Parts: sequence; structure tokens; C-alpha cells
Amino acid sequence: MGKKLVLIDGHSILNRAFYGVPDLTNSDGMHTNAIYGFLNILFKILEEEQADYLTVAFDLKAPTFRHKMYKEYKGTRKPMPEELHQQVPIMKELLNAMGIKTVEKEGYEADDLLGTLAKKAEQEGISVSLVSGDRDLLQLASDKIKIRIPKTKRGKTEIEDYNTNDVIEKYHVTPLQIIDLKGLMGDTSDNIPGVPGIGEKRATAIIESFGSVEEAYMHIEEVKPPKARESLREHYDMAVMSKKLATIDTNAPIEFSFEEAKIEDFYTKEAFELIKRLEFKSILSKFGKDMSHNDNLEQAFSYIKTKKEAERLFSELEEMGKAPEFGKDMAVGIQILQREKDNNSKFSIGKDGQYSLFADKSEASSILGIGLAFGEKVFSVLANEEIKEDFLMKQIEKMAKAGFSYSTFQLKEQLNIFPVTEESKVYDLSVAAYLLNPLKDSYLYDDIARDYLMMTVPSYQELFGKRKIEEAFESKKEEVFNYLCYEAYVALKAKHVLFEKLEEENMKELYEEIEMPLVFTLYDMEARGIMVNKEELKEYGEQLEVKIHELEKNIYDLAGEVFNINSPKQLGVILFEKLKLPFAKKTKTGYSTSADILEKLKCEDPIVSMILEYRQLTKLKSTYADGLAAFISESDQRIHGKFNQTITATGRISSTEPNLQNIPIRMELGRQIRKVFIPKEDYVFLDADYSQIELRVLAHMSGDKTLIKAYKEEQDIHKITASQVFHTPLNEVTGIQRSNAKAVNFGIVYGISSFGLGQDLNITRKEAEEYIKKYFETYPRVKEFLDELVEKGKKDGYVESLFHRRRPIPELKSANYMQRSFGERIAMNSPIQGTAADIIKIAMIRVNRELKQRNMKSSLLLQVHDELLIETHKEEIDEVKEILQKEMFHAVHLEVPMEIDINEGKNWYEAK
DNA sequence: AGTTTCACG
DNA sequence: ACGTACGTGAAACTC
Repeated sequence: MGKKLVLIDGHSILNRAFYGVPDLTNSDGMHTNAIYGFLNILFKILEEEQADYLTVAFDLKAPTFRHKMYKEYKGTRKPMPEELHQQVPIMKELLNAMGIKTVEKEGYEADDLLGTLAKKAEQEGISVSLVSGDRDLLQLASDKIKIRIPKTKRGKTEIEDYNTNDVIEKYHVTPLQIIDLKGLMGDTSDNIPGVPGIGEKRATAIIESFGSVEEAYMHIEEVKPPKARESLREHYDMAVMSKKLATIDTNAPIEFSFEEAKIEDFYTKEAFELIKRLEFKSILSKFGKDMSHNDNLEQAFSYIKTKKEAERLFSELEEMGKAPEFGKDMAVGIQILQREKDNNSKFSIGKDGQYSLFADKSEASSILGIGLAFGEKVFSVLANEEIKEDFLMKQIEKMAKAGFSYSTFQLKEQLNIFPVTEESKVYDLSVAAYLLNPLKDSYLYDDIARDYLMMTVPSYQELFGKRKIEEAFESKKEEVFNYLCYEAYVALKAKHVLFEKLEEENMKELYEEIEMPLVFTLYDMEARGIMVNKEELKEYGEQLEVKIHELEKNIYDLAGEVFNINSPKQLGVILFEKLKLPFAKKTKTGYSTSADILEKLKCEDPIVSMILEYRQLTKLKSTYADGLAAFISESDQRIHGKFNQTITATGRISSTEPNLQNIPIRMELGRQIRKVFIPKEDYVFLDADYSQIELRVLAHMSGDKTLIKAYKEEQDIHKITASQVFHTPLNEVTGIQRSNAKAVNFGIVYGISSFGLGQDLNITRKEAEEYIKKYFETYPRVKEFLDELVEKGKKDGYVESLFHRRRPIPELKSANYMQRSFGERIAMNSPIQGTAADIIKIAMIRVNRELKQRNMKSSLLLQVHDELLIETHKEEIDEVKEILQKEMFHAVHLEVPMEIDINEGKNWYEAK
């Protein structure tokens, strides 16, 4: 095997990392995200390559030859953002400390140095992997030189590799012809002008048929289309110049010996210190376990194994609780470990079609252990032959009464055995971390240790893998002890850090007044569940089954063969190849067969309508009829779904296992399923929803006079909008105009784009643009408000709701137009959606609280974003209506009044 | 594990 | 030249 050299385009990878990794700073406020991303890419590459040599090339600040030539055409390059600029010298220092060779040379770009080194290596028989984000470098690809382009795809970095054949496959030209391609099409990121009117498509076609820019010019008469021909004729010198600009110099005069570039041990003392300063704990852990200081910490963990020790521990705590001077403010990190709730378990379906294995939350839960941290002490206690479960249970009750200040993770999941209330001093750090950054997908103790304590602690996965906790409890006792200690320790230590940040970011009140009380509200809702008529649900499913069978038969007949209708791939082939239906449009992997495409094909073939109906029915059968049935608890005939508080980016609640927030309503057949959701005996359902809460929030937050006035006068907002946008007197507005205006109003809330609106209304982008223009003329403050939000998002990196709920928007920094536009729409939508979420959260806390305080029989069961469902005792109907009206109305006082619709029914279908 | 489709606000 | 409306979750197919 020959030797291998890895070359890295320093600035290009830093740049990529900067835009791909969310903003990171160390405690000195130094931005570190680009360096972090760079290191991750570097380690990934090195792991894959097993290379012998490594070199990183940088550009020097002085204008280069190629750069200078271009300057004569047009201004300067976009300057590097300051946050990135400051990271460059640190990066170089770190590479230096790690003993990694770097090269830079005045008058040459990194490209030229990389090209020169790559060619040199190739000549010496060394194979090369050249890592860069710049596609310019593809011109260097050969069989020995592999160009590697990292791509950040949803947080993960994937690397595209190009040898000669890969370039030809992807771009239909040889590596050297990439230069000609750039000569014609230009490259905005490299400030290469190219030929006006020629883009990627035309450039590729021209080079494919002529081979080069020069050849094409010699046969200029044959160049097609005429537009490109004339442009090339006129701007030929521009093309030649662009080619020169795009050509990488492979003969840069640099001194280089492979010996210097040899890969040695990176893990030096200097590098360790520097990485510590950068606070990259996860990378630090690569530096060997002996360097991490968790060993010391683990030595301080105490494992309580005898009842005697346990009794002493808990009585010590009890004493402290009694001490008047600090008892009540004593901070305790606590985590209770219990058997996995049956709520999460898989269901077994017996032969008789009965679903079994489901316990509801009131069923006695069994406790496996407790982790505790207070002062400098960290303990864990596990249940055993001596320490019985009910002993632990009693201790937990005593502790709860002692009234310490408890901090923990995922509190809602512990409330079934941890007897604390809204009034207790108890804090859920997972919820706190969610407020500080709602974009993460996990808020477990190891995530919080990493993000806020800069510590690497073993995750559940690392300790137990895919094992269930019960199993680990039997076979890996020591790890369970350790696990609980870590949890308690982090719960205690991270509290201050998180609370300080909440304070800093103005979210203390949001946390204390809304999110923490909500934990208890959601727990109540989950524990109550909602009753479902199992027999009726089964019947509904059977009816669907019959219809599905009929349709299936008819579809196979029309198609002339049996195939899987549920497979978009097979369906696409049948529709667009076999039956040759038109509009065979789009998608990455094949034909699109989505409803809006099929809707347009309805007249072409009767099979299309059948497929649409088939889709609808199978959806209802699998997701709702069968899906819901699997969640009905044997013991109480109720479904105990989960309400998740730390999922959405905007602050909304989400619902899972099953999702009770997407039960059908728009189509009558689907809507019927709501009839199986019923109140218990002697109760009815009351369903209360906010009318147009998001538009009202928009009216308030923007302060638009016209919009506010309309709501104050209780006018039909869509009709008014229609009248203004379409220049029609109010009483002449047609139904169609009104529904179009409604779509515009929706669009505004979603962060309007003319394309999106056009798509939704099936009109041209141009027409949609006109609607939007008119809308903004009607409500001028709305436009200003939305513009300000985007501006704020760009300036601060986040936007916020009325109650200061934050939504970071890393997309706004993206160099990619699509991503950035997405960021802009998020900036416009999140404060509105987030404020609406805040408001209904306040309402549900208060409604739940009020019903409990008045000792009423009625209770809150569901929240569906702007709607609350209450199981109401027949004798309490009027009182509950009053409570709903009052608490929902007064949840917040905006410039415009809230309007609440309340309906009553003997099932969810009737009540909505 | 990722994609497509579709249910809701 | 590009290719989208904002926010979710579940099921089924595909690899």
C-alpha cells in the first residue's frame, strides 16, 4: 500500500463549520462554533482515512493574484463576519499545538497551495484526499486525488467523494473541464463573473458538445440556444478571464517536505490546555480517560446498600429539614428510578382480538431507587432485600414534606410517586433547558451536563445500551448506582447555571409562572386520560375494512394487475408509466403521488378518485381505528396519551402515544371517529376554543390600527380583508373572495411568501404577490412588524414571544438562500405561534387549578393548541362554562379582546 | 434509518 | 438558478 496524504482547505472548512454549527461560545464569550465544527470534520476524516500525512492550507489576508485581477472588475469580496474572523487565529494556534502542519503563502490562495501539494504528492505516488467545501477544486480530481466535500445535513456531516469518474458522472464533464464550466457559468461565491445569461444547464451543454470555451467560440455559430450564443460572442473575453480566475495554480513555489506533514500524536499538553479553554468537553474526552476528572467525582459517590445506612441518611436529611436556619432552602438534586410505566410498553393482542397489558397511572408504581445530592454529598439507594420498596416510598414522602428545594429532570414522569405539588419548591431542569434552547431533541441529564456544566457524563445509552432499566437493575447494579448519582449530582449543580441563564434571558417568569405549573397540569391530564367506546371504535374499523376491500378490487381491475397501493413507488409506476397519466411530476426518488397531484388528475382516469378514497380510508383504519384501539387501557377504558412539553420549537405542546391532537375533523367520514370519544357516566363534554387566536396576537403585537379596530368591533376579519385586498364593497364580497382572503391571513401568520400562497391558492406567483402587496397596504403596521422581526432575528440570532419565550434561528446565518428564507419565515411565525401557545398554557393551568380548588368533579382532559376539552359533570355545566369563559378570556389582556366558543355534547363529535 | 403521505392546529 | 408556506406525530414502504 502506498502512502496517503490528507489536505484540508482551512478557510473553506472553517467557513462551512461556521454556517453549519449553531452558535457556540465559551464562558469568556469567545465564539467557538467554527473551530468545533472543523475539529469534528477533521476527526471524522482522519478516522476514515488512516492517512500518513496531513496538511492544512490557509489563505493569507493580502490580496492574491487571482483576487487582484478580479478586483478590477468589481468591488471586493464579502468580508468575513467578525464572529468567524476571531476564530481563525485560534484555529491555527490549535493546529500548531496539535503538531499539524499548516501552509500559507503571500500572493497565493489556499487553492493554489492545495493544488500544488496534491500534484506533487501524486507525482511521488502518494494518494491524496483533499477536503474542501469549494467545488472549484474538483478540477484537481484524478484517480489518485480524491476531492472530499463535507455536507451538513440536519446536524450530521456527510462527505461527498470525487475521483475523476465521479466528477464526470455528476457534472458530465472532466475535472479539467470544470474550469471551462466555471468560465461560462461563473461562481458568485468565488467572485468569478462568467458569461451573463449562461447558467449551469447551458454551460454544461456547451462544454459537453464542444469540449472547451475556446472550441465553443471557434464554432460559435453552432452554439445553442441563440441567447447563449450571442452572449458568448459578446462576452468571450469575459469567459476567458473567468477561466483564468478559476484555474488553480499547481506550480506555486512553496517548500514542502512530507516529513513535516507526518501525522503524529495530536494529544499534546498544549492542545489539551487550549481545548479546555475552548470548553470542548466532548473533544476533550478523546484525549484519553485519564485526563477527564470524573474519576474524582465518582469517588465521592456513596452507594447505600444497607438499611442502616439508608436510615441514617434519611434521618440526617429530616434533621436538616427541621433546622430553622437553612432547612427549607436546602437545595437537593433528586432523581427517582422506577420500573418503566406500562404506558410505554408494547401491547399484545390476544387471539380474541382483545388488547391486553395496560395499567393506568393510578396503579401502584414500583420504585427501584433514588439518587440524592445535597451540599457536597452524592448518594444513591437501590431497593433490595433489606431496603424494601415501601420503605423507599415512605422516605420519599417524608422528604417531600420536608420542603427542600428539589431539582430534577423530567419531573412529570416522576409525579406518580413523588408527592409534590405546584406549591412545592420543585424544579424541572429539563424544562428549563428546553426554554433556553428549544431546538435540541433531548434534555436528559447528560445533555444538560454537557451543555451547561461542560462535563462529559455517561449517558443511559453508554451505561445500559438498549437494555430496559429493569434488566439493568438486575444485571448492572453498580452502573445503576452510578447513574443515579450522576443524575442527582447534575440536578444539583446545573440548577444555578440554568437559573442564572433564565434570569439573564428574561425567562424566569415564563419558567416559574407558566412552564413549571404546566408540568402538573399535564400530569393531571395524562393521568385522567379520555374514555373511548371500544365497541363503537371496532365497528367503525370494520365498516372501513369492507369499503377498503371493495376499492382494492376495483383499483386492481382498472390497473389490470395486483400491486401494493400503499407503495408510492409501485403506484407511481402504475399511474404514470402503465396508464400514462400526464403531469408525471417531481420528487427526488420517483413520481409524486400526493393528494394535491392526484387531485389534478381526477378527470383523467376513474382510478385516481378511487386511489384517493382508498388512501383516506386506509389512513383512518390504520392510524385511527386500529391505532387508537391499541391504546385503550383495559382497566378503565380510557386512553392515557402523553403530552410533551419539551418538543416543539415554538412552545406548543405535542401529543404522542397516541397523538390526540390530530384526530380527524375536516372530512365528515373522519370526523365520525370523534363519536367514540365519550365522557364517563353522568358527564358531558364541554369544548372551548379560541377564535382566531393567532391573528388576534398579530393584531396586538403589530399594533396595526385597522386590524385592532376590526377585532374590537367584532367584525368578520376575513371578509374585511377580502373587501380591502380585492377592492370590493364589504357587502359584495363573494364566498370565494373571502376564502382567498382567509388564505392570505394564514399566509401572513406562516411568514408569507408569494410562492407558498400561490401554491395554496393555485394562482401564479405574480398574482399572489399582488394579494400580499394589497394586504400590506391595508395593514401597514403588520408589514413593519414582520420586517422588524426578521431584522431582530438577524441581529440577535433569535426572536421571542410576548412572554419572552425564545426561538433561536441559526438558519438566518446560512449562506444558502433557501435556508435563509426559511429562517425569515420562522422569524415571522414563531413569535405569533409562540405567544398563542403561551396564552393557552396560562388558560389551561388556571382552568385546571380552578376546577380543583373548587373541588369540582369536572376536569380538563385535552388541549389541542387553541382548544380545551373538559369532562364536565352534568350539575356543573354552567359553572364550568363560566370558568372556561373567564379564565380563557382573562389569560392575557391584549389590545383586542379574545373570543371563546364553547360547545356541549355527549361526545367529542357533538361538542366541537 | 430515511422517505412519503396525511391527520390536526 | 434555486424550490417553500408555520408547527406537529404516525403508519407504511424502502433500503
